[in-house]
Amino acid sequence: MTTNLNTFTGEYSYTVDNKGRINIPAKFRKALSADNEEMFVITKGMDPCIWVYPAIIWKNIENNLKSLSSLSAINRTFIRNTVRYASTTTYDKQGRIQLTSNLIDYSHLKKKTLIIGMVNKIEIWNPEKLKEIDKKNMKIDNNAYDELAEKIII
Amino acid sequence: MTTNLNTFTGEYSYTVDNKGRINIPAKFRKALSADNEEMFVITKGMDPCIWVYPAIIWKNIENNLKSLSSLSAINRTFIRNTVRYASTTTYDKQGRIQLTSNLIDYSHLKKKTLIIGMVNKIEIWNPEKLKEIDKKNMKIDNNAYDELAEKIII
DNA sequence: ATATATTGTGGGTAGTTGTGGGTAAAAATC
DNA sequence: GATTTTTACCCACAACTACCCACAATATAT
Repeated sequence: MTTNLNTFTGEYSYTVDNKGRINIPAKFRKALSADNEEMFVITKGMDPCIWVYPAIIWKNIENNLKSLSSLSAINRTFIRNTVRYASTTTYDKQGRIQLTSNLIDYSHLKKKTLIIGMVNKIEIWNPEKLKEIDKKNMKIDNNAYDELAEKIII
Repeated sequence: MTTNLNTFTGEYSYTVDNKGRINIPAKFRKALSADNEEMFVITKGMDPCIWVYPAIIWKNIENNLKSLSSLSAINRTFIRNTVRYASTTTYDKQGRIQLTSNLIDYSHLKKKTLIIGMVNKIEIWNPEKLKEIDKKNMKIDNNAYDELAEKIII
């Protein structure tokens, strides 16, 4: 094994079956470190797609959330919005995870999907939707990229 | 068992029956650690919803409250509003807990409800009410919210 | 090129889960 | 003390889910 654990790259075409299951690419499953115990956490992405985290990465997020006091209304709202659509799933013998209808609706998933490695998480897209968003983002401010350039060397 | 104990995530639709009982999602019951002895504490949330704590987590809160000085008006208010309506319940063979009419009134629960995992506790909502609150929260202090997001979301 | 193993997709079945309701014990009211 | 109301516990059933197997397509090895 050579690649970094819990690190995902590349793009794959997969299908959602009529039970709402989707296969996680074998490469991604192999990239999961053992302490995840074959578990992912799926949740709502910031774009109209599904985010898939390795369980232990998500656990960090949960622990951070636990440190927020519920006395503050902003904290409550933030926790609710973050956690509301999250659920832990194990993949079955065939390597598939079960999606929730909430998330399928939110990301407008039909049969054909695109699974994209996003370094520390995975995104599941309706290809049409992604094309839309891409088009919108072409108009992105170049200044924003310049700002990024100062932080990241590629 | 693999997932974090006493940790709850996700959103589920459930119904309150005409005896005031509501099912706790199987996932949540399984997340309860054994030392809770199948007990939850239900109480008034700070939003118009019901808060459900694992019994041992609630015990911690009680202990923390003991250490709070009653000099502060906020402390007094919080203690009064939260503790006052708290009651311990065990779930029955079907996994349901019995709600009190006080709490049902307070949270405007009708038949259809939304149960939301909030990491270390559970919220029970009237879906309409939640929508209202969500709308109100759109006007929330965005800077504070974004700050949280940057700190916590990966 | 052929054989073998792995991976992706579909579907059936048994067990679990959510919901409604019944009955007996306990509590409250008269 | 008798009657009504409430609570706790039990059973029943429909809907759903997790688990299993099958097979085709792809990749790997011989």
